[in-house]
Amino acid sequence: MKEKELRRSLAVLPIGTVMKLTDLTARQIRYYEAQQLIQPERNEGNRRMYSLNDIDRLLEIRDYLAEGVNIAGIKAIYEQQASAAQAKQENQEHPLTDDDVRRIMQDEFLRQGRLGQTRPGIQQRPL
Amino acid sequence: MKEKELRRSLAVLPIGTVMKLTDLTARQIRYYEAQQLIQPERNEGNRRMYSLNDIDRLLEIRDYLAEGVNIAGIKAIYEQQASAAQAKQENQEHPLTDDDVRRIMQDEFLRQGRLGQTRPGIQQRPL
DNA sequence: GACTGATGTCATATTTTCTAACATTTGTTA
DNA sequence: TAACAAATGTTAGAAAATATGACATCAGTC
Repeated sequence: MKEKELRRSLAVLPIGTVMKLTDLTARQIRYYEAQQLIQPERNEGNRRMYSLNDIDRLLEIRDYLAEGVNIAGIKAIYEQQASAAQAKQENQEHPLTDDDVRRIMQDEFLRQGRLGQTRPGIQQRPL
Repeated sequence: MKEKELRRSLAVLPIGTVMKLTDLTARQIRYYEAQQLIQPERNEGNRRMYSLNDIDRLLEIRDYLAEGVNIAGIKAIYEQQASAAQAKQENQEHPLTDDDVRRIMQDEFLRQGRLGQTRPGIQQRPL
């Protein structure tokens, strides 16, 4: 599946194509980028280039918005997914080092200090 | 597999992307089109738009040329493939009518008259 | 009623692509 | 060898697509 993943993440589509495939306006697409929901690449001439994965994500965003989820909410969902995925990967590739543990605990403390509670998306793996 | 075919034939890529994916110049890509080796679509603004199938074909063309096959040869190959595919489809969808038989026989005669022999690609199905 | 989030619209600049013409290169043929 | 054709390069000028930034709108919230 490595090959397919690579293809799906190749930035090959200009914004005009993305508009048609997603039924979003250029304004919307750029706004979602400004809100950090997507990070399209740029070509040598500074034009945004999108991958099939970007298309999927934009369709998702569109659906979330239609459901009434606001952009902050969507962002939170993606951040949660990202941290979960990262945790999974770290877990698979190498067992946690002492440094990892220290860093994770520090992160948790900082988060609690700021928000008053742990968010559901943060993976609380048993150490 | 219908869905995948559709996706692969969607014209979504501008020529700049195609250049990168195929390592061909715009000049070459347009020339092959002029020689009728590919038929990209055009968007509303008259810009050429290519599908993944177009990419595959361009890579094939590149390989044929590298092997020493000239454009006329490549064209012959594709025409042969097209007629074979068409014959197959016609064969599946409806058995040959008398008219089909007459037309096919006439085609064969014409070809022999011009070339002196039947080309290997022409499907000689038993009637 | 003021504010904010999401989007529309417009102006201006830059990049990309188009067509058409002429140039170059290489292999073939009279 | 000169001439020719096939494939590609290069250039010019026009049109289309995209970028950014500003201001406008509109709906929902405090």
